[in-house]
Amino acid sequence: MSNAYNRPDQLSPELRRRVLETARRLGYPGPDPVARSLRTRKAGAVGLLLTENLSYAFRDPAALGFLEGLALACEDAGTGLMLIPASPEREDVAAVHRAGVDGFVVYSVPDDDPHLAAVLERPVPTVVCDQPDIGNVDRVGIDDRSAMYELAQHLIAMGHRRVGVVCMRLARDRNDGYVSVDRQHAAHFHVQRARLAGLAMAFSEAGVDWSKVPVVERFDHNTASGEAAAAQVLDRDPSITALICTSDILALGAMNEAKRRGLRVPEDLTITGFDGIQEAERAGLTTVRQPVLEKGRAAGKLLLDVGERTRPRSVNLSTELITGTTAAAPRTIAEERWFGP
Amino acid sequence: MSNAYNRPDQLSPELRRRVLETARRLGYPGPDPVARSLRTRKAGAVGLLLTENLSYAFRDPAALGFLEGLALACEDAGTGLMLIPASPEREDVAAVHRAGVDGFVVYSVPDDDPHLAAVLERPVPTVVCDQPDIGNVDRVGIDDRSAMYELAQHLIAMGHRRVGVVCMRLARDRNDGYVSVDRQHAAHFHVQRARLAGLAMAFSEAGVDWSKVPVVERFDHNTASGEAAAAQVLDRDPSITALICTSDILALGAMNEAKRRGLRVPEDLTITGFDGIQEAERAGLTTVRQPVLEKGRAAGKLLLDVGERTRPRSVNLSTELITGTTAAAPRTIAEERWFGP
DNA sequence: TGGAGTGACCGTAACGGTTCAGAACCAATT
DNA sequence: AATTGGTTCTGAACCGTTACGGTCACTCCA
Repeated sequence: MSNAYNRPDQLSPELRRRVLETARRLGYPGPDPVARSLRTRKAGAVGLLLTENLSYAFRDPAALGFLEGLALACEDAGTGLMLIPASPEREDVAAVHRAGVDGFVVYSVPDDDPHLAAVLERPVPTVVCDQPDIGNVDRVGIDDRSAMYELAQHLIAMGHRRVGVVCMRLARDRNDGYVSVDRQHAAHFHVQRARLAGLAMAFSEAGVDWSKVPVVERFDHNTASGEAAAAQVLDRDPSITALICTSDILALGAMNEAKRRGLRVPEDLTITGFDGIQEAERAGLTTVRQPVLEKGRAAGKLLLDVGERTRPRSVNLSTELITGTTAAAPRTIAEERWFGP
Repeated sequence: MSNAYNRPDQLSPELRRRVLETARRLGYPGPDPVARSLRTRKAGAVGLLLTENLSYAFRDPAALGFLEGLALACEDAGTGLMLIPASPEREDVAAVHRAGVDGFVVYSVPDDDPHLAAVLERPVPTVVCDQPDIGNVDRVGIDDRSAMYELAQHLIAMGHRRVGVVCMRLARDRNDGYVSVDRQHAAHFHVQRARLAGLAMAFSEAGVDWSKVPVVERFDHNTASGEAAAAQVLDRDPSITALICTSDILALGAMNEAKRRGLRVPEDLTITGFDGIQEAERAGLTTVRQPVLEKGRAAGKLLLDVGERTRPRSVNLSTELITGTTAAAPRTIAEERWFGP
C-alpha cells in the first residue's frame, strides 16, 4: 500500500495499478500526512515564532525581509514554513506546543518571553535571530553593538557631542517616554540593548556623560512613533545637534517631525537610522545597513542543515555604514553668526 | 498521562503532581503534537498555496495584503499558517501531500495548476481566492469583470476609443508580447481573464472592435515589466489615448515609461491600474480599489468557520472605482491646434 | 532434480498520543 | 451487610502510516 504510492520500484506495475485502482474505488484519499509524520518523525515544516502581531511582520520592512529570506530557504529545501500564532497579548503558549514542526526559528523576541521558553522546551532544533546566545541553540544575527559604535564614532568625528536617542521597545511593558540607564541595561530586547550599549560606549569614550543623554522609547514601531518621540526629545533638548534612531522607521518619523518644525536636515539637525531599508535609501538616510534577507536565509539554512549539530553554531553577518545626506557636522554658533541661521 | 497535561480536573492534584514530576525526571518533553494530531484529527494549522516564488508573496503589495489578512484570521483563531513550498518551476506536488494541515487556502493560481489539483484531492476543506467556482470548495473574490467594465465605461465616457492594454501573465507559459483574442479567452488565470472580458465587453458596446485593441502580456509582475510592456504598445500604436493596465504595479511602470517619453499624464496619455495599492494612491493613479486585506481575512474566516459546510459558499467583496489624476478626456486634434501640444 | 539465489508480496509491530470502558476504591444509603 | 452512587485511576483500543522481516514462487546453474 505504502509502497504503491511512495516506492513504485518495490512492486510490479501490475500490482501497483491494481492497488491504486482499488484505492480510488474505495475513495482512499492517499496517505495521511499526519500519520506519516508520526511514523517517519519528520513533519516537513519549520515554525516561525514572532511574538508580535502578525501584521507587524508584514508591514515592517526589516521583518518582511527576514521573512522572505527564511521563506526562500524553506522553498529551496521543499519545507513548509508555519507561522505560529503568538501575539504579545496572548500569554497562551499552547500554539507552540501544538505546532507539528521539525524545528523553530525565533525572530527577535524579548528574552523573557514565555513563548520562547516554550520553544526551548521542545526537543527540536532551534535557531534564534537577533538574540544573545542562549542555551543550546544556533544563532544568527549581526554585531549590533559594534555597528552602532561605528555609527556613533562617525557622528563624533563630525563633532556631535549633544545628541538625543530614539529607540524601539525595550521590554514587554509599554513605556513611551524617557529611559533610565537602568532600563537600558535591563532591556529584554537584545538588539536594542546592544545598540544602546554601542552608543553609550562611543560617547562615553568621547567624554560625553551618557547618563545625561536623553533616550526616549516607543512601544509601537512606526513613523508616527518616530515623530512623537522626536518631538519629545526636541521639546526638552532643543540644543541637540543629532538625533540617533535605532531603526530607519523611527528615523523617517523623526525626519517628518524635523520638517514640521522647520529644522533643516542635516544643516540644523543630523538624523540617523538603522537597518538600511529601501525607504531609508530613497530618503538618503545615514544609517547602518544590515542584510535582513540574508539573515532569514541563513537562519533557514542553519535550521535545515542536517550536518553535525554537535555544539551550537553562531553566525554573524556583516553590516555597512551608509553615509547618506542626513548627517553633517553641526554648525557652531560662530558659523551661524557668519553665515546666518 | 494525557489527562495530567490536558485535563487537570480529571484527576487528583496529588496524582497530577506525581505524574508531572516523574515525567520531568524522565526527561519527557510533553505530548508530541504530531501524535496528538493523528489521534484528534486536527493539525491546528491551515496551508496556503501560492504557486509563485514565495518572494513574490512578500514583494507584491496586493499579495502581501492578502497574506496579512489571512494571517490575522489565523491569529484570531489560534491556528498556525503554513506556507506550502510550491514554486512554479517545481512540478513536485509532494509538498501538498505532505502538509499536515486542516485545510487549504489557494490564492490566485492558474486553474490548470497541478498543485491546485493536488489540493482538491485532499479530503480537507479548501477556500480558493481569485478563482472561478470550481468543485466543491468555498470561494472568495471580487467581481473582476464588472469592476473592469465600470472602469472602462469611465474611460469611454471621457471619450477614449483608441486604447491599449497591459496585462499580467495569462497562463503558465511565458509570453511577453501581444495576446490574441483566443489566448485572452483561454487564459488560465481567472482574474486576468475576467478583467480582459470586462474591458472587451465595454469597448465592444461602445463600438470599438476589440480584436484590434492591442493587448500585451508580461510574465513577471513588477514595474520593469510595466515599463517594457507600455513601451511595446506605444511603439506600435502611438495614437492611443489611454493605456489600461490590469494591475497597479504595471501601471506604475507604465507611468515611468510615459515620463521617459515625455508624455504628460493625463494630458497626453491616460493610464489606469487595478488593485488600489498604497503606492498607487500616492501616485494619484486612477484605478479600482479592492479590499485585499479583507479578502485574506474572509478566506481565513471561511476556512476556519466550523459552521455548516453543506454546500460551497461564495463571497464577493465590493470594489471601488478610484478616480485619480491619471485619467482625463483625450485632447482632440482641434484642441491641440488651439492650445498647442 | 535439488539447492541457492532473486524478486515480489504480505503481515505485523511500532510511532505517541487520546479516549473510553470498566476496575477499584470509598462513602453513604437501604 | 449489601446495595448504590460517585469519584479516581488503569488498561486497552484505536488513529494511519512506514519499516522490516518473512513467505512464497520462480529462475538459474550444477
